[in-house]
Amino acid sequence: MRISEHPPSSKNRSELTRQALLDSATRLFGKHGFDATSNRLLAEHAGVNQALIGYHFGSKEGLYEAVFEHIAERLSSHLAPVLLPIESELQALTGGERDTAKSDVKKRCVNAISTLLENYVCIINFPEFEDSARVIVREQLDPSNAFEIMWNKVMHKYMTALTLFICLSKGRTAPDQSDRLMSITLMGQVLVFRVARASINRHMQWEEPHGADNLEKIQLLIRSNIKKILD
Amino acid sequence: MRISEHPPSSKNRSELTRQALLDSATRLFGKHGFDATSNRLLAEHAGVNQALIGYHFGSKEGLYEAVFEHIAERLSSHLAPVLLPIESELQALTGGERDTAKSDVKKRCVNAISTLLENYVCIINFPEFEDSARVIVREQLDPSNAFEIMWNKVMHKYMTALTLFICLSKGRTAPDQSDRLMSITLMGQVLVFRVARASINRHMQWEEPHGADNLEKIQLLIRSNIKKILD
DNA sequence: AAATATTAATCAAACGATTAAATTAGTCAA
DNA sequence: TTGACTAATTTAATCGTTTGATTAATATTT
Repeated sequence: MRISEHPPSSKNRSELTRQALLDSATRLFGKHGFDATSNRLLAEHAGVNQALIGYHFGSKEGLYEAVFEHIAERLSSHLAPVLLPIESELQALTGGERDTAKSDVKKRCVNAISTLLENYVCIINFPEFEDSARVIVREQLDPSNAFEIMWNKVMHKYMTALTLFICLSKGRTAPDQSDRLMSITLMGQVLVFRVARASINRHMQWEEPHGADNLEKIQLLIRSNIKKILD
Repeated sequence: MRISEHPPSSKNRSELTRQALLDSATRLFGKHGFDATSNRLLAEHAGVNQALIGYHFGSKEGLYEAVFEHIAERLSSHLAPVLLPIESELQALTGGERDTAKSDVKKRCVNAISTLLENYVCIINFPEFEDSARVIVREQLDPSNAFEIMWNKVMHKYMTALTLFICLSKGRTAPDQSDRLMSITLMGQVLVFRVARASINRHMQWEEPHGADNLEKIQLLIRSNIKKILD
């Protein structure tokens, strides 16, 4: 009986190393920050030689930026199936339909916003995105080139959609500053669960990591708050 | 004519050095993080010799913890005049008065919560607290002993008061998990303006730092959201 | 004179980066 | 299938810097 897996080709070997380094870097950069993470620790954690950071990514900073490309792709592909119906809904509300009742528009907008933010709750709280979210937060505290990557590839589209729905829910068609401000306060209600986790675990008397029940409670509260704020 | 200022006594000289180091440390630790800030840069920024970090604070970590003691004191003394009437209001609502109308209780609670959060908006946005807020956020991403200081001296009292008002506004007297969760989402609406500033400046098309008009708009929106959520 | 505070110089350790040598994979003629 | 050649990848060792910490000498204050 033959082992079904191919023996690692050169391309596979290289890709495996890159992936191991990207994963370790996301974890360690997220947990401790760029400067607190040494190349040696990074390599040890990935199970590879530390010179391979230079070989595959040019430098430590190269690896850092590659982490953001990597995260941006993962987030995009996670958000794609969510954004697809959202954006067709957006087009239906802005262009296609003319005789939609006002109250119906508002209801559909609030629904869309809830969908967006509940998905954001997942990204913020799922263990698989935990490190990614931390890396992004750190980058925002002291932005470099890497922030551009994240903003252009993921955030911009998300924030724009959210803001547009808020605008539409108020019966207008062109978003203004108050809509954008509102979108930020809505995002904040979710983001806080990643950023202030140390305080939250104290305040809620949770032990990390909190489970699915807590996640559901958070989603319910967010949905309820959105409804109250926008209705 | 004599110079009116005292010549620096030894105590003054020592205290001046400590203050200069604490200020620089707050700024640089907040901006770039603990590990990205070297003792040499710290000392240069403070205009003192780098060996004085060891002399006055024992070590770099000693300075870091001293920064948190320092920040905790500054925040406490800034919050004291805010919390004083708030806590007497709290006592009035929980203990003293018996014949207060329900609608009146709710109104007073919402008012108290607005006061607390508007003050939080100031702390988050005032330039004089900017670095402090950043240091605290960084610490929450990877908590050490320093977080204990901040939680015990400032955050705990603030969060407890906020949660209790939320609970009272619902006509109950003992806060439960849903009240605590609500307090977190309220905090999040404000906190986001410090944490996600890079994204916000993009989204709002602001140039940093944003002025007093923006601050007022934020406060108005927060107050409006609180009212809608809690009514 | 004694205590306190500051300075310049130096320590070993850890840092990111780079090197030359070794190993592995892919290609192709025989 | 084999063996030889090339390219890609990995390894161990070392480079010059920078790090936090410490020292002994100096300056200041009491």
